[in-house]
Amino acid sequence: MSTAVDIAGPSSPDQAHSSTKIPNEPLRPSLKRSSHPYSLSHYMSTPSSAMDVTGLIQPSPAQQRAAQPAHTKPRRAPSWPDMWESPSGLHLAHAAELLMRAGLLALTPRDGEGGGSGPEEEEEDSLGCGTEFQPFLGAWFPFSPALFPLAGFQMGGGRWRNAAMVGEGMEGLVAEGYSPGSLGGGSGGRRKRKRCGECVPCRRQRNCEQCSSCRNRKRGHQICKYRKCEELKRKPGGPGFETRISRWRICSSV
DNA sequence: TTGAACGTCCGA
DNA sequence: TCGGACGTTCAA
Repeated sequence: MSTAVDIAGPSSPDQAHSSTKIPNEPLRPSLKRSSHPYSLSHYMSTPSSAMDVTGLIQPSPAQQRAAQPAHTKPRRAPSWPDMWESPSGLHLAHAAELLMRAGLLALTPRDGEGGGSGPEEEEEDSLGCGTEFQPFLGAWFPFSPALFPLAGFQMGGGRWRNAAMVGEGMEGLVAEGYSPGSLGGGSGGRRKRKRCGECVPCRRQRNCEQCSSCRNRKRGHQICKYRKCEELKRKPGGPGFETRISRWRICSSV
């Protein structure tokens, strides 16, 4: 039995296909996938509505055994079954939303406990430049950190932050693939955004070879539809883009 | 230089 | 509104 799950399109057409030109490796080393005990078919056959949030928080004994061998120290979160194989990743987004609603993911204001990467992060004002969340899940958190971009969270200053709140700031803009330089109005030229590398499509390692983008790669110049970064799918700039830039400038000038 | 892929235009 | 085509940018 193989623990490696092939990240493919909904019909998994590439079980026997793989691009010889397009690198199959994730964009970042941190994206290397950890082994997990579940297969793609497991998640494909598991409706979202059946996903019990409490089960996510407190895996069943069988899940714990599968994810945490007895001889290993419970150093970090058990490897929660990798639901990234879901074509849409809605399991994770749904679960995260449920957690938010249940209060298991709480938005907590900064209390100056430190941990920030720099003095500017200690600053906080009415613009909400420094709000962050912390999970109330005890010693470990059952989600892969890669979940958070799906659920609207973004990494900033070594912490995951809620995009709805810090999306007003630089973190959100950078998370969308914009470089600080391109935001500063310096070059002013068209800049290509980069894949986030953490969303479900980005984590796919193979092209489906069946979508229009794959079929028309030579002429279409497009990445496989199932590998298209969720961030890049969003409209460049998006709603409130200018406001976010101006707010970031205010924050960064404090 | 080449290939991958984002941004944009335009037709259906 | 969506998808295809192409120009362009970027990295190897």
